[in-house]
Amino acid sequence: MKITIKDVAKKAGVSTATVSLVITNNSRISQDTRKKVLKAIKDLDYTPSRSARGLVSKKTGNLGFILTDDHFLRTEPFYTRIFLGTEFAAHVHDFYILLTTLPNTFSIDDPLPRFVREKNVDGIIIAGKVPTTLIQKLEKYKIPLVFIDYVPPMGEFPIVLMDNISGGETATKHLIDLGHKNIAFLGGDVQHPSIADRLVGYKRMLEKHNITVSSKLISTGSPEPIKEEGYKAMKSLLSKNNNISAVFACNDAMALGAMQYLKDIGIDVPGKISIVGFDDIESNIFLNPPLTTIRVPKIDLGVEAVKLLSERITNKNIARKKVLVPVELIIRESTRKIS
Amino acid sequence: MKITIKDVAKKAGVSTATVSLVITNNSRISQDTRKKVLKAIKDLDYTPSRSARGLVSKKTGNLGFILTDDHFLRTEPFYTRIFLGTEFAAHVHDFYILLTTLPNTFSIDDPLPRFVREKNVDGIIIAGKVPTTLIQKLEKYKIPLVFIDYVPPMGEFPIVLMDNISGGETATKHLIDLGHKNIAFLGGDVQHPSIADRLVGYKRMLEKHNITVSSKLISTGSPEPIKEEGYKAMKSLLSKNNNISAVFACNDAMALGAMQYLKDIGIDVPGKISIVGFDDIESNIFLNPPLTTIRVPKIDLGVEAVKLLSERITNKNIARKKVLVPVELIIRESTRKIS
DNA sequence: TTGAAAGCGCTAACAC
DNA sequence: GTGTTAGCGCTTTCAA
Repeated sequence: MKITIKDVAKKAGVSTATVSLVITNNSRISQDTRKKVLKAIKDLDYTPSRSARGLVSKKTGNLGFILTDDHFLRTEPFYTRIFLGTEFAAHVHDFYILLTTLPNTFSIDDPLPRFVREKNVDGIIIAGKVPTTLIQKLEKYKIPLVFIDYVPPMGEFPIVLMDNISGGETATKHLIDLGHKNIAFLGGDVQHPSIADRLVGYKRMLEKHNITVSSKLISTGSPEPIKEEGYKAMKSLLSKNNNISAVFACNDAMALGAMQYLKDIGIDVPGKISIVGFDDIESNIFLNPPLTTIRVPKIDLGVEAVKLLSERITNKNIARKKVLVPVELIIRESTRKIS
Repeated sequence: MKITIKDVAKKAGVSTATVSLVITNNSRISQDTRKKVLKAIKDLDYTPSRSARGLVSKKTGNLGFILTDDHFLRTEPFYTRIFLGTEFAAHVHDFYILLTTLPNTFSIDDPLPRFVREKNVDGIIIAGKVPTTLIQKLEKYKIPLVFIDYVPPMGEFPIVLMDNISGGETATKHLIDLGHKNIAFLGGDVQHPSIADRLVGYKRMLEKHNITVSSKLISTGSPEPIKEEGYKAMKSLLSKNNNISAVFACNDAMALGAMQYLKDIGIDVPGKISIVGFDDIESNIFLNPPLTTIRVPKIDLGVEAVKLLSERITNKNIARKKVLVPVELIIRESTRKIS
């Protein structure tokens, strides 16, 4: 019933070693034997067993994907989209993805993910912020690591990030192009690198257009970039400025909160104030008005990570260490030209 | 560096066979030796290699997940949510999920998914409709199969379905309880078992309340249950009936289309007509008004499938063949009480 | 360019 | 109750 390498060898009239060499594309096989073997493989419909290969070659054909529980479970499917991106790319690169989640409380005494302990992955993708202890433990395993949307505080790892600075620039430029000058920045905690970079982009673009960057127009006090904080921050911003005509929110959630506040106090969007968000969460198009935003290609983040990791695994010495995935301005109805 | 079963055996002063027996929880090991071995395992931080176990035991610890390209890629994350559910449950049952997608055009000559050929999964979950040829080829492999949201035309496989009939009943009952009597059914092709069952539930509940089932109130002509068809169907339904006070749409997409049409011709929802959908797609809450619907717990579908498959794999003779996942009425603002 | 043979780390008969 | 041993199916020196 089950076909093994022996059957192929017998049928092709060669040794199993030769068959193996053909399978692994070794160059020291003559065209003739290669053909013979290939034919036998095809005739018998043979595929080498993963377990057997893995046992001897130390290559499993699997990639691990690690993220924290709360990232996996949160409603907005940001990280699960990234994961889907890796699944997508894995198919192309002939890998399978093993997913695991771990608690935020991971301590140095906790066991590593099972796929690590069982030596069942050739490399690992880590998405979003994870406990530093995890990275420390993982480092000892000498297993290739790639990070997505998180810059680990130590080590020299390949990283896949979205281009936050350029996104901040694009969003701001869009507002400037529409004639806005009094553009507020609605941010969260600037300790978060993404938010800091978006702010950098905002400032750069203003300066480039000789618009004075005013700290009164910049809100960075919110502890978390969530809707409720966007609501509060918009309120506070408006109390300090009476001439804001546009807002660049550091993410869609905060943009949503800001829009809510403006609606509550009767300020029309985009009639009176234009708003740009960042992320392009799924619900944006159902908003009223639909939100203009910077789209983060989550799928691409996952795809790039698999590419990077795949390079690392098959080819030890590669230059690429950091991939910046471009973002894209999506113009909807929350922004408007002014005179 | 790397710890093997030999190291554990040496440290515990027993043979590797004994260690293996302890690992597999074999009962014919004395408490004493078990303890000794367990301690050695812990001290050395040993975990058996997946590949080695797989090679000899024929158990990989992996489950395959198959769905078609278009199901994987479609915007509404129905099947990807199911997949996420299997990932979730896999963690609990100590499995990993290997995902693969395949084209709708799968023919008998196409190769089976790689994880099947490489003998890298212990069982397979198939979500949504797949080509019959696939099932036929898979059957020969004697590998446990579980279907989600699809009843294969042949074979005797365990299946996980949502409870469409009961959902249809619940939706209809909700409208009846609200005082409605002229309730239309907005359906797609009744060849689709889900739609047929929802219609069955609708009819049953009407009959139970002695409301005559009128074919004029039932639309089943739409080829696909999509928004555009909902729009058309609503239009046609209204042209034949002038006293419809409520609509049960066979899914949210069609409900959306219907709402759009009603908005276009100035009929208020729920003021004039109440609407119930089915599925609970993510965008429902952003609708105006938010849609009352029957929620299909996608995650649960995946979870149940893993449970079923896990039972099959570990324990050959089990009774459960069909799991009906309950659905739930989510009341929002598209339905209203009438006098 | 090919083959013989060792062995990857584990499990499962079968002895003892 | 525990140990011995023979592989599982493959890759990889090393010889030829």
